[in-house]
Amino acid sequence: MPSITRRRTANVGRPTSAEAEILAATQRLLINGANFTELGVQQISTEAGVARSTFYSHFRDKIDLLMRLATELMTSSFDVTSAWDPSDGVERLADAFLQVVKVYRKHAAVRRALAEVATYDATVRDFLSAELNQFTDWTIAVLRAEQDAGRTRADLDPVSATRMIVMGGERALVDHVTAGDPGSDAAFARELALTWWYGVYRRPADYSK
Amino acid sequence: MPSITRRRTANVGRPTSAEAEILAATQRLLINGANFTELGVQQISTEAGVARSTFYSHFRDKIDLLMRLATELMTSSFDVTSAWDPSDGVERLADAFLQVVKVYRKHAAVRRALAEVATYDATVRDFLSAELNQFTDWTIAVLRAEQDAGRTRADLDPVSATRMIVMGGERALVDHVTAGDPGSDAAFARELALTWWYGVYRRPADYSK
DNA sequence: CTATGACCGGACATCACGTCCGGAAATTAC
DNA sequence: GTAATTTCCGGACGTGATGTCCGGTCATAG
Repeated sequence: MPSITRRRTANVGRPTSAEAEILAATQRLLINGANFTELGVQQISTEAGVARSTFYSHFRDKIDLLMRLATELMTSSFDVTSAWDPSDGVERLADAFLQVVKVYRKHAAVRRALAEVATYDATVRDFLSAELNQFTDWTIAVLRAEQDAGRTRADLDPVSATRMIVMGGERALVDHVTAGDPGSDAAFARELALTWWYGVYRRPADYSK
Repeated sequence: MPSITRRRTANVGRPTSAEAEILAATQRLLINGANFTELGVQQISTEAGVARSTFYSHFRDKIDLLMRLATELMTSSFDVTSAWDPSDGVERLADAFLQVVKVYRKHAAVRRALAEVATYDATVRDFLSAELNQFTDWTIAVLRAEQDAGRTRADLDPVSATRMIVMGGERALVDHVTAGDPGSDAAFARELALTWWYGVYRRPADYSK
């Protein structure tokens, strides 16, 4: 339940010092390898050099904090990807993915926290699905269009293929920026693009056994 | 301290009634859509028709319970997949995947719980990675062998490709059995197999732009 | 009949959450 | 400079879940 007692009326200009401190402290803790679930409000407050009660005058709860963190990285990866069109070819797709990898890597800690909390919290789950659904819908549409144009096999199942592509791709991405070497970003983006391209968009016409 | 003079034959055979009751109750709750994290020991005990203290005389904590549940589904999906060899072709790969889909679907609830808890608990995470690592290691080895034999492109990056394949595949699988229609199991398995096959194993030799 | 082991039903201590206040300190208004 | 307002501190509460412990009941194996 949100506290209504302390209303912040006029802080129009800058975010409160304590609030920014808390956001930063949380990121620091996450980057240091802490996992969000077992991160206590007391810990965060201490790290931020702020009283625990102050935390609650800025955030309803930990989820609220996480969502605040999340909106800060809403540099939509969707835009960069959906700008791509099959007629651009594989290499351009790899370029687009490389950009996405960079974005993910920059916000890896918060990404990880989001994926973590999404498994048991509806709010965060909905936030993430909304983000992924953009990709899903777009991908299905593109695949259907390619099928209609006869450039993608007609017997391909757009829904299953998209599930593999979007869900699987996102997971591989998170795994890559979590465990993979930054030096291999380009190689990874390229593999991702090639797998999509030849596995889905331009799967060969003859299934010779 | 168990008595040595006394034979405990009656207990040796079947698990204690209460223990089995708890395991079953937990599965029931999970299948009904509850998520493991916000499932209380009291809830589980009540559902099992057992005292809360009895829970603790059988399980150290909730994680212990989950791990017990997990080992029951250790019908290794690895065996069925690793039996496949690239020389068997795509269709056989699709068959193997279909079996895996069925296994996942059967234990979907526990699977979901495992994926959920793995994000914040080290024990469960290690359990799952150990399972996935089998696939990862095996897949990398197979890819390298195929490259050496000249049947898979030499410029393919086995590590990145495997990340996409294994991590992505697992996620797509979980997503499919969670949200997908059982009737589309075969279609999904086939898409998965075809994407792997043409996206990775038999990616075309000419990258014409 | 007796001892044993499984289970019940509470009582505890502990801990994190979220709420609420009173007062200090800093900022803004007058 | 003083007064009013906002922000933060520090701590007290109530709540609800965890994990531990223990006395007591009951069925059963010896």
